Amino acid sequence: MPRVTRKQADLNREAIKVAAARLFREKGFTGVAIPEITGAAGLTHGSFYGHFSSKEQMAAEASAAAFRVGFERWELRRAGQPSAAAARTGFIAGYLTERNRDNPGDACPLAALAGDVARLGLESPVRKTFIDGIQVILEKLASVQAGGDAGTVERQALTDLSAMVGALILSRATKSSALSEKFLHLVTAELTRAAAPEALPPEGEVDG
Amino acid sequence: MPRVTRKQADLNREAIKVAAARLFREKGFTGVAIPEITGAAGLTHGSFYGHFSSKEQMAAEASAAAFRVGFERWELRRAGQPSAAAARTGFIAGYLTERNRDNPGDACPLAALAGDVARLGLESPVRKTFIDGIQVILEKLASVQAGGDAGTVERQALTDLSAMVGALILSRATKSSALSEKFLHLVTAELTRAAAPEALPPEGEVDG
DNA sequence: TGTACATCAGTGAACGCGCGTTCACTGATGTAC
DNA sequence: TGTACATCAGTGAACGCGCGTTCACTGATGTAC
Repeated sequence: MPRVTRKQADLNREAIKVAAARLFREKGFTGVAIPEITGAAGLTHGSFYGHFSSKEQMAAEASAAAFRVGFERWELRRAGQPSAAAARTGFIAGYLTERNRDNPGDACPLAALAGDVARLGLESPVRKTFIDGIQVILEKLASVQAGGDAGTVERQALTDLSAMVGALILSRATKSSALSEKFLHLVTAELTRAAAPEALPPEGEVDG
Repeated sequence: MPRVTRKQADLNREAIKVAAARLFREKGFTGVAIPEITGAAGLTHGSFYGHFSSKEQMAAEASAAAFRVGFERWELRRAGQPSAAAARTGFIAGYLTERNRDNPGDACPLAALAGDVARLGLESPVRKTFIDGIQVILEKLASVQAGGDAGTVERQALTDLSAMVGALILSRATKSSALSEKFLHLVTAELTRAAAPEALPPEGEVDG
């Protein structure tokens, strides 16, 4: 039963992209074959190259779609928060959860795929998509920092993102050990801890 | 010219392991084939199963070897530092470098492979090796924290490791963009910044 | 609106290729005497 | 120490398999009249 309506064909293309965005995050770019992706979209593998010129080009589109969904969720979450500080705390706490750890296919593309992207060529369209996505995330994270000059805020946003992505990756890698939950909950606690002056050690007393 | 001396066979086994430890970090566990590994060790692929029962079992051994080298480097670095605080700062600054970013094959197995490990089965010997390695790294990081009770120190060690691994991964993923160096240098600056009370915003003034 | 036909979305067989693993074989090493 | 032979580290062909991609084909869709 070939030749579906133009509208259905557009839906099929979208379904392939959505299935790929999930499967890539679950199994990595090289861990998913095209028959698995098109099959998840209810099609056979032969239809793939009617929609996309190559697996890599589609990976770039699928990644962009995954980022887009994440941004929309961010905005929804942000809109419900009374202050930047509350938004930052809520975002970190909502990011480092068992739910995100256990559902990489529906969670952050960075935690799922940044390690794979690191191995791609510098000219890879997937890498470019990730760079654009990271840029946007950093702006959002900068917008909820407590304050300080632009340089301070940028440093804090870069560090927040690094710690969040690192903690989620390490939480996944250590799953089956008690460490896994520690990466989620104790890193959340540390990042969202209101910096209390009395907790700071006096200068010079420092050593171990 | 088969049948080498027992001593040479041991050296060959070690050479395969060392080559694998480098290649896996460069290309991921599934990105390297056995002929490439044995070839890098000066052997043909057929010799592989005389030394290891499977690719996965060897990946566990190679990973353990990579961790071991990292621990030795840590101890060397630690011995040259006058205080825990100096050791922590030096370790972070030495970790988030262009050199480490550009030589994953000789750098941290976590930054290179934690994303891959996250996808392995819970019973995978590679996962177990990584959990053990992370445990040890966390103890080392805890031993150089400025102070506080055991819980605080553990939180700080988990957060330091998350931020370092996350920043190095993101620095690699964003290479070809100006962001890459920012993940190295600004996260180092933020993590090693002596917490200055005057930099803290007064409670309640917080928003953006 | 109805008809004739060109278009093209999807199918499934096929391509060349590289994968992890196995195995019969080779011949230097290691050992028993 | 010298000889005879068993051992076994390494070789390379071969296995079944799945990969990304191509392509001739099908038949419903879309369009020209």
